[in-house]
Amino acid sequence: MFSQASEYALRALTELARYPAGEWVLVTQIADPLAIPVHYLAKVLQTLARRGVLESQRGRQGGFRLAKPAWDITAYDVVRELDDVRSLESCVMGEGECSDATACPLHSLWKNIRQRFVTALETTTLKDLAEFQEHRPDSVRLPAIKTRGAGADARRRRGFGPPETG
Amino acid sequence: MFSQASEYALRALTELARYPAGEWVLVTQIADPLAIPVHYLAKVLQTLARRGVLESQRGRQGGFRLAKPAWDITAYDVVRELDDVRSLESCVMGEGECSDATACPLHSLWKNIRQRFVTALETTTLKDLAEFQEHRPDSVRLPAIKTRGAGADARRRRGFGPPETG
DNA sequence: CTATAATAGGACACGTTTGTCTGCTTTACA
DNA sequence: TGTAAAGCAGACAAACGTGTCCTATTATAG
Repeated sequence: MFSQASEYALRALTELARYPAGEWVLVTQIADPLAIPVHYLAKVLQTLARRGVLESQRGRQGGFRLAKPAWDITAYDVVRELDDVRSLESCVMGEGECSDATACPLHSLWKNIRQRFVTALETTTLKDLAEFQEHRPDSVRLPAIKTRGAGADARRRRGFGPPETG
Repeated sequence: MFSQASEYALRALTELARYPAGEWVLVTQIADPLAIPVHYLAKVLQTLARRGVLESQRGRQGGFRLAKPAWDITAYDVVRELDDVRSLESCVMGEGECSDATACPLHSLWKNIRQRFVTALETTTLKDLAEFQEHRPDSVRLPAIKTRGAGADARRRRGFGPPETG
């Protein structure tokens, strides 16, 4: 459905929304638990930073964070910046002109379904996604996230350690 | 939504369904009025012929035709042969495991919408699509199709002539 | 001031899709 | 039997998405 980049972004920003607001989060902190190629995700996040969805901070203690509260960013906000949303709004059969007036055979069908989908994406926030993940039954793959504390704790997280489900 | 190939195929087979059943139709007869690259469409139609959706006939008086009556071929039958339909059935967020049991945050939403879409594609036949095109108000772009008559008539159609709305 | 840690960004590789072109094969008809 | 008309098949190229890698830049800690 979505491009690989959008799928990564949705998962990554959902993960990002699980961290305390305002905290800078490393790319590896996001990419590692989700098993997403680190460098590739970095590019995706850089794009989202340029588009104003994220904020980035270079150098030590840097990282990425949401530019707005998690409940103010919708799934649609994320996808829109990475995928060509016009393809969702354009004709299913690829006709150049396909408005309500000059509709292709599948126009009204597609319009209806597309509208339901887009509306759902527009009303689903990162907060919703993050909370859903927190309450998933198979929470093994989603260890609880703590604030990046002083020194030792943060350094330990960097490696690919055990889930430490505590 | 669909690949370019699938979009071309849907439009081409809709056009094909407007011809008398059993008649061999040239690729150019389909590609020209729809403004689709001829050679590329030929490849797509060849694929559909190998998959049993179409029949092809080489040599003089050859061409393509539907392998079954137009009301026995659905839009889904066409798309299925060209696009990876599994991408419709896989997780929206790209998670490896995303079944009903271990659902991602958007799983149930997507499942519902996808099901409606697929069902619609499965119940929409080429006959439906063709008849819709026949009754479109802007029928200028869709001149009525006559049987490939003897000589002159067929030869005149080959060029990119005026719409001849008659 | 310097070393380190982190993002930023560009170059590159690879596969797939889209599209073009050319020659080959098959068939009907004169 | 020859020729023209048609699909068939493969090489090729351009564009794009995906992914890796390397270097530059920047901020912080010491």
